[in-house]
Amino acid sequence: MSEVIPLKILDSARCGAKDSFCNQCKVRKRSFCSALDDVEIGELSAISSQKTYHAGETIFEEAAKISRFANIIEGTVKLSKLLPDGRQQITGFLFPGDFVGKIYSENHTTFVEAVTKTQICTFAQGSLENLLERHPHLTRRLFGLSNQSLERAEEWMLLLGRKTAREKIGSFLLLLSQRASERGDDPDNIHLAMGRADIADYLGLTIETVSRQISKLKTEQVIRLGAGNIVHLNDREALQELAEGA
Amino acid sequence: MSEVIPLKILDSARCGAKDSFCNQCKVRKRSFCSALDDVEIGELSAISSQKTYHAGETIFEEAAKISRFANIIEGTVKLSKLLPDGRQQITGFLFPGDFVGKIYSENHTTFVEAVTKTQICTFAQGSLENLLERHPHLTRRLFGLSNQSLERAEEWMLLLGRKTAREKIGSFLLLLSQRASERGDDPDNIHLAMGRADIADYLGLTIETVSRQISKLKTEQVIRLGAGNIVHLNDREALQELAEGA
DNA sequence: CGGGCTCTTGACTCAGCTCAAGATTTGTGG
DNA sequence: CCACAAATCTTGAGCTGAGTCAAGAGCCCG
Repeated sequence: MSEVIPLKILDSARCGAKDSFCNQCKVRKRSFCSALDDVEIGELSAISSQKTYHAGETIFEEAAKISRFANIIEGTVKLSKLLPDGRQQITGFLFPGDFVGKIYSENHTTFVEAVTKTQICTFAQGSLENLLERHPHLTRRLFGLSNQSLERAEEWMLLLGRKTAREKIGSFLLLLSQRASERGDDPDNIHLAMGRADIADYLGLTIETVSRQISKLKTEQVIRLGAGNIVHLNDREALQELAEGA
Repeated sequence: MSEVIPLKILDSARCGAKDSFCNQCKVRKRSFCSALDDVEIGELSAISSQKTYHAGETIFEEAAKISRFANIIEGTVKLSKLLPDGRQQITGFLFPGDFVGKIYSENHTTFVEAVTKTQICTFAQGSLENLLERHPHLTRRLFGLSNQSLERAEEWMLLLGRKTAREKIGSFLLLLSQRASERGDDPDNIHLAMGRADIADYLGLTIETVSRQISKLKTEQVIRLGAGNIVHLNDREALQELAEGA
């Protein structure tokens, strides 16, 4: 979180300028914006604005009317759904470069909340959808991302409905590792930005079960816990087998 | 299933003709094709062809390269994912009017299998994606359907991760009822096209638990089981409360 | 009308939950 | 930099909802 660009600098770099903020954005190459070239990106810059949230702050309310989309620049975000009595299911975690929102939809369908201090780049719904009309390849890119979200959701349904607690923890660690590697981070020393409660709500478990399973993997030397919520994956092979019930 | 149009008639009505098959298609108004007017639909007709599958037949293999998309005309279809040891999770059921396939994706991500005798209308990937370039409103429609799938997946993650067996069965019956009503069928007398095993694999339960919970609802007079796998919803209110844990 | 399904029901087991302490980490003010 | 309160995490003991195993009841369909 120490690398979050202070808001002041962001504000002075507000988009719309020829020399757009986007061109020096640290997630430019990884996010949906990479579908636009250096000239086209100016149009996106022109309709974007940045915002920072503290850990725990709500970014979008569940069922709220969609008015803006967002791109995560820095931080970790969770998407969740609630039952009337307070039971929670986290449907996904988002990381830098990830897109938030459903194109051509009326309403949000999940809570969107900052897990850590988070910096996002937002676009008004109309402006972005208007931009899509003129750039079919951008539409295709966002359609692709939407499909990717669906694939991840399907994979998670398999986990929630059919995997054991041990398999769930294994799968979770591998997912974080894979996503870290996509971002260019070290896949063997992963940072757990979220607490046990969020992990439990993501895996359909209780915090006690999460804690016990992690302790067990530690005892078995499959993982090692370091300072600053770092998990070292000692034995990726073992983790992979365990995640699918071998 | 008695209303399935015999293949012979279908073949003679093959699309491409001015007076397209689509214009007399029984799911025309409900499926993605409704985004096209009576002239435009001719283009879709020209690239479509029909096919029938028997119960249990595979329509698309998991992880297979996408070469065709499909629209369900008649029957019930299941989407599922498997673990190496055979555990199965059904990620969704599809009904007449539903679209199958991920636009702008490389591969399928689930098995697609006929639950009952099923009739589909298929389109070659390239042809349909080509059509999308010329009809942005069709793209928007399919994007909307993709979002709807994602919303349903999120809802199901909440069910799989956080609901009790009783709540799961209640939610399942209400889902079938809602989908039946969208199709213009009676929402209070729903047809269970799938067996207990498929219900169990959809809800993350065992067949015994599914059977016990259904029996319990029957004893409590919330539902009544009729001939031909019909479930009568006697008390929709009770079902609704029970589905969310009231 | 009989063989092979699927579905139901019962008895028992167990993975993961609940409840309850402690231990560790984090944040805060002096 | 330390003390100490609050929050989070770990661990233990016992419980329970759903799973497993097993037997019997319906119900197609030839």
